[in-house]
Amino acid sequence: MGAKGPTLHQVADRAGVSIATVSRVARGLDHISAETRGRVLAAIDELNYRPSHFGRALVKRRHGTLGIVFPGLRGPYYAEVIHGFEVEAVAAGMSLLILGTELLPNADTQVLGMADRADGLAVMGGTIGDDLIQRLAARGVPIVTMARPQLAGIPNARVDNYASTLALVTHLIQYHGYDRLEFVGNIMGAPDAVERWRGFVQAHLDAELTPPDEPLSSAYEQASGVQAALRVLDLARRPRAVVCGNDEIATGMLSTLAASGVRVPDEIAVTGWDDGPFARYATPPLTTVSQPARALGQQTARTLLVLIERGESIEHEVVLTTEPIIRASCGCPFDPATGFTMANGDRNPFKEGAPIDELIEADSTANTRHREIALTGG
Amino acid sequence: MGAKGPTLHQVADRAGVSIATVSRVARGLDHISAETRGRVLAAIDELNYRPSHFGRALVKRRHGTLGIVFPGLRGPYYAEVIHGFEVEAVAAGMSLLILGTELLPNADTQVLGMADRADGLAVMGGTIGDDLIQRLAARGVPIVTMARPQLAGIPNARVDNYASTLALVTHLIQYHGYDRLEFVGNIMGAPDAVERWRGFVQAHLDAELTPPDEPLSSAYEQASGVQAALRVLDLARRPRAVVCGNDEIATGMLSTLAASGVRVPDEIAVTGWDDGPFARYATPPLTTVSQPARALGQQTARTLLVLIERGESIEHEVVLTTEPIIRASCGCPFDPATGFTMANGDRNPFKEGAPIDELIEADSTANTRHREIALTGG
DNA sequence: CCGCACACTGTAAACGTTTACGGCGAGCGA
DNA sequence: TCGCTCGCCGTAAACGTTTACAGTGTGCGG
Repeated sequence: MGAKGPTLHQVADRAGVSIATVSRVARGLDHISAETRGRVLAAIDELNYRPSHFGRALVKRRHGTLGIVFPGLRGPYYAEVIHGFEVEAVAAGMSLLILGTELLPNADTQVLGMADRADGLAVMGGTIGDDLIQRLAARGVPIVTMARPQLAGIPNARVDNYASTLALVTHLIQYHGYDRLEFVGNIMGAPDAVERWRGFVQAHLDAELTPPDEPLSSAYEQASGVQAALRVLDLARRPRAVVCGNDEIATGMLSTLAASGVRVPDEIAVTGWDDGPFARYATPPLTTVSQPARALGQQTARTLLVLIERGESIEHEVVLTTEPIIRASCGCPFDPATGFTMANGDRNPFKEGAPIDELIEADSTANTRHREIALTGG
Repeated sequence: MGAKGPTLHQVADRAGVSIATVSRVARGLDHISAETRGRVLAAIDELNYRPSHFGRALVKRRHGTLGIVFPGLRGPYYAEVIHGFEVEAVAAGMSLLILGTELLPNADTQVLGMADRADGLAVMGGTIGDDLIQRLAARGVPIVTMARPQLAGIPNARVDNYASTLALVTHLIQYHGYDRLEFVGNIMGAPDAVERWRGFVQAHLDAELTPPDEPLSSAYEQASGVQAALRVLDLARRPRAVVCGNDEIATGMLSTLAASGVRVPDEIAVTGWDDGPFARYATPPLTTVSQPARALGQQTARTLLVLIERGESIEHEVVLTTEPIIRASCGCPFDPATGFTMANGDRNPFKEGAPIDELIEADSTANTRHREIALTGG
């Protein structure tokens, strides 16, 4: 037990050759006589030799590892992003080092530590400060950011939060005629969220409505959603629709409203963001915005991979498209059996008022549907 | 960019000392004169020196890394387990190497590869074959299994699937009087699921009912839940209750039944497993079983850590308790506002028929509530 | 028969640490 | 003054690879 595995030397001794030869055979190089190769292979097999990652990494100066930094590990969104990232990483023969900074005060140290055990880093949204990111980049650590605005000189992958929120809220205002809405979510430290808020505000301006002064602040979990629902119910003037920063908030909102006897969407409409796994199965089925979380992870990994490959820093930016998924919680008629909004007539709900069925369901090929908006190689 | 950072040698040159001294200063060891230390520290700072993980790892023969292998990365359950694992890992100063074998055919190779870049491995349920696990253990790789039955000589952490399923189904049969039930889930390759099925069957036998011959096979996702629901509705004799293998299946089931005009729980009762984040907010709120997923991850990490520490193999087994969470989908009256099942009288629903409120809600301290059943240190 | 190309293999120097060991002063007791 | 201890620091040998370079032997053309 705990055997420290045989080394090149032991194999070499047993096969009666030098370590260089064993190394070559182990890596499957040419210019080895069939006979020698046989002997070495046999020795490798008998001793159960496996090349040491330590030795290899030291001389190649490569960890063979990609690092990814998240604010937290929970929630379907992060899971999906990580999954996409992981797929690309293993496809490239890299391992995945993961770090959730959660509420740890020493997050910066953790990230620093990760930086010198990975060949490159991907960092999510509002995880660590811009200064740290810049410092790492300056130190020569390949680093790419995701789910946040671009940082000068640092490759970035993100999702378009503004346009589809604008479209969604316009749908609520123009098509459904709702005139008083609330936005619930926490703007601070969540770059994605401020863009959503911006879209929310703009939709009001477009319709010559005055938006609320500020969002109803809330963390992005169900429990916070129920808190928010309680506050909404306490409002002097109840909103006609509540635009939630993500699906979890919307879910908490939905169930709390229902429990309070408020009919959704008849009295208050509710929307989410993410189109997570449960959105479709909520009651009523949740109108939300689908974002290509997995593709985001994949794009980030790919960018990081080429960044590492080149050694030099590159200018690279990817923006993936998102789209409103119209179900029932906004007030549209929706048939859960088919997954289609049931309405006839015009195809553009944002202008003329009729829901469009192309927008309805994110299918399994959703990732490929999200077009890459901008991509400037360095 | 891409600078290969300064080494001990460069710092030593600059400070006019030997590399040994720099190494000692860098690690904060004693027996260094204040003056020398100052010079070295200055040099370190000026050159922006950071010790190379490569060199360190090579001589210490330690990666400083824990590996964790999963069948997949998605779903709240896995996310929670990983999170627990990660918390313990970073607390011990270890990084987390993660691998989702998904559907990859070369999973074994991947795991092998991970084995020699981590100081120890944790592998989840039905991810890789028993033989591979044994082989790794024999090779001296610290390895612990989780969410599966114990393997001889290999530390294991799991959750009690049998008892609480038995309790839950007994509740359905004895308290609610349901006499015809179905179980939906996939037994194959999911060690946890077979235990749940076993509890399901036993509850029937205890009540002198004949259980169905086999589970309604289904993957553990919402989409599979809707498929299963469709099959349930097609059954010649509809069940009075459907026990689902996890919350996702139950969710798909719930929404599909509702969409088909079947009233839950009045016509068909539904239960889940996991008590995931959405269970409480489903319509109707889902009766399910709470398992301490995060604690499972933590326990596994801790076990792995001591296994690595000792070097020798240890005998260790942890079984965490689970508990039925009675909400409304089983037919109990439930007040979503308070989170309490509304019923009076007896405190044990499984024997006498009255729901018990202690069982009702898993709160944020849930993890600590789950007692460690067995723990035999080696 | 000589020399050269070529296929194969060995030698040794990296890669960047940690650490056992030894050297060198200074201080101090005898 | 001698010698011992002790604090400080340097030397050098690991750790397990990869790889430039040098060697060996064989075949073959001239």
